[in-house]
Amino acid sequence: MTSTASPVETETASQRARRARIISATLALASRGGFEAVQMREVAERSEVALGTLYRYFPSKIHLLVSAMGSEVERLSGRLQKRQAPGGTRAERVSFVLERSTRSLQRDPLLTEAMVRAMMAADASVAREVSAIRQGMSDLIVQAMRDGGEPQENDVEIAAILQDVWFARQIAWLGGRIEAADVWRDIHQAIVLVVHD
Amino acid sequence: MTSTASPVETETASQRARRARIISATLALASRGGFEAVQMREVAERSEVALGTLYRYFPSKIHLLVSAMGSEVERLSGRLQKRQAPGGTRAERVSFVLERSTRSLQRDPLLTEAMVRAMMAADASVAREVSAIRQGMSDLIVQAMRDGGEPQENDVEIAAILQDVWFARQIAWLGGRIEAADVWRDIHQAIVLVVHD
DNA sequence: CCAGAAACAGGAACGTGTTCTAGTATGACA
DNA sequence: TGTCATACTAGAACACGTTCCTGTTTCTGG
Repeated sequence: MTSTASPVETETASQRARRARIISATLALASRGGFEAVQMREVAERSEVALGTLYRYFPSKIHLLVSAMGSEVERLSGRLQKRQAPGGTRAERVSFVLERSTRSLQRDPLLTEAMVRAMMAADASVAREVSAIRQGMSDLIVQAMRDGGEPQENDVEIAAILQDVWFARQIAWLGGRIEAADVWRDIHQAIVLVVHD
Repeated sequence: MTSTASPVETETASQRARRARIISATLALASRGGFEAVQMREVAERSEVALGTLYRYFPSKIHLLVSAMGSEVERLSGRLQKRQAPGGTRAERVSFVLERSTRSLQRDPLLTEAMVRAMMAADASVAREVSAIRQGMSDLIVQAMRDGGEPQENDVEIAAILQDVWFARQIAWLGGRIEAADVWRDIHQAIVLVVHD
C-alpha cells in the first residue's frame, strides 16, 4: 500500500541494482512501444528478475511507470535548475521552462505516452509518488516565475493551473484529439492568459 | 474505428432499445462500484445482450463509458441551458455553471470515477466522442461567460483552460491526492484567476 | 414467400495484469 | 557454524477485456 513509505531505506547494493535494472528495462520498453509494450513479464525477463520479485519492488504496472516518470522528471528538473531561466518577464521564463519540458518529453513520444497514461490512471495507492512528481514540476514553474522578480501571491495556484493544462494537453494529444504541435501552442496560450507581471 | 460516424443512423426500434438498456446497465453498475465494477460480461448479462453484441454496439469498455458520460453530460447540459446563469460578472456566472456541474457529478462519486477514468484513458479511436463531450462543456462555459455581456476575444481558450483544470482536479480527487471538497475550491480559484470582466 | 445478408446468442479462447505456490538462496544473528 | 526469517526464482493459476467461432434469428430485396 505505502510502497516507498516506511521501508527505512535499507536496501542492499544488489537490491538497488535490481531496482535500477527494472526501471531501465521499463524505460527501454516504453520508449520502444509505449504503455502497452511495458508488459510485466517482459520487464521481469529483461531485468533478470522473477515476476514475483518485480511485484515486490513495484506493486503494479502503474507504480512502475510512475516511478519511471519520477526518475525522468528528476533528471529533467536537475538539468533545468542548473541555471536561472532566461527571459525578462514571468511569462517568458515560465514559457522557457515549460517549452523545454514539453519538447524534452515529445522527443520520445511513446515513453511519454506510457508515463502520462500511468499518471492519469494512478489511484490512491500511488498518491504519494504522483504528488511528489507534481511537487517537483510545481517547484520548477514557481521558481521560473520568481527568478529575478519578487514572489506574487498566487504563484503556487497559477503553477497548479499550468500543470493541469500541461497534463490535459498531453492527454488530448495522446488521445488523438490534437496534434503534437498544438500541445505547446495551447500551453503557451494558457501561460499568456494566466501569468501576469 | 469510426463507431458513430457513418452508419447513417438507421437503427431499428429494438436496436435503440438495446443501446438504451446497455447504457442503463452501465450507469447502474458504475454507480454501484465505479470503473472496475463495469465488467463487460456483467453489462451484457444485465442488458440481456450477448457479449459479442455488446461489442458490436460499443467496441470497447472505454467507448461504453465515454458514451455513458456523453448521455449524462447531455442531460446536465440540457438542464443548465434552460435558463441563463445568474450572476452579475462573468466569473460569477461561470462559477454557477461549474459548481452545479461539479456538485452534480460528485453526488455520484463512483459513477463519476468510472466516466472520468474512461475519458482519460480514451485513445484515438474515441477521439470523436471525447471531443463532442468537451465541445458540449465548452459551449456551456462560454455561454455562461457571455450571458448578458459582450463576447471577449479569448472566451474559448479560457473555457478550454477551465475544462482542463476541471478534469485534472477530478483526477486528483479520484487519485486520492485531494479531498472532494478541495475539488471545487481549486476550480473556483482557477476561475477567479482566469476569468476577467 | 424465398434467399441471402446482417444481426444476435451462447460460449470458448486468448492476452496481459495480478496473485499464489513450492522450492531455493541469502543474509542476520545466536 | 547452524538456524531461521526474508528475499528470490520459476511457473502455475486467476480475472477481466477482447476476439473468435458456430448456430440461430431477424431483416431486406426480389
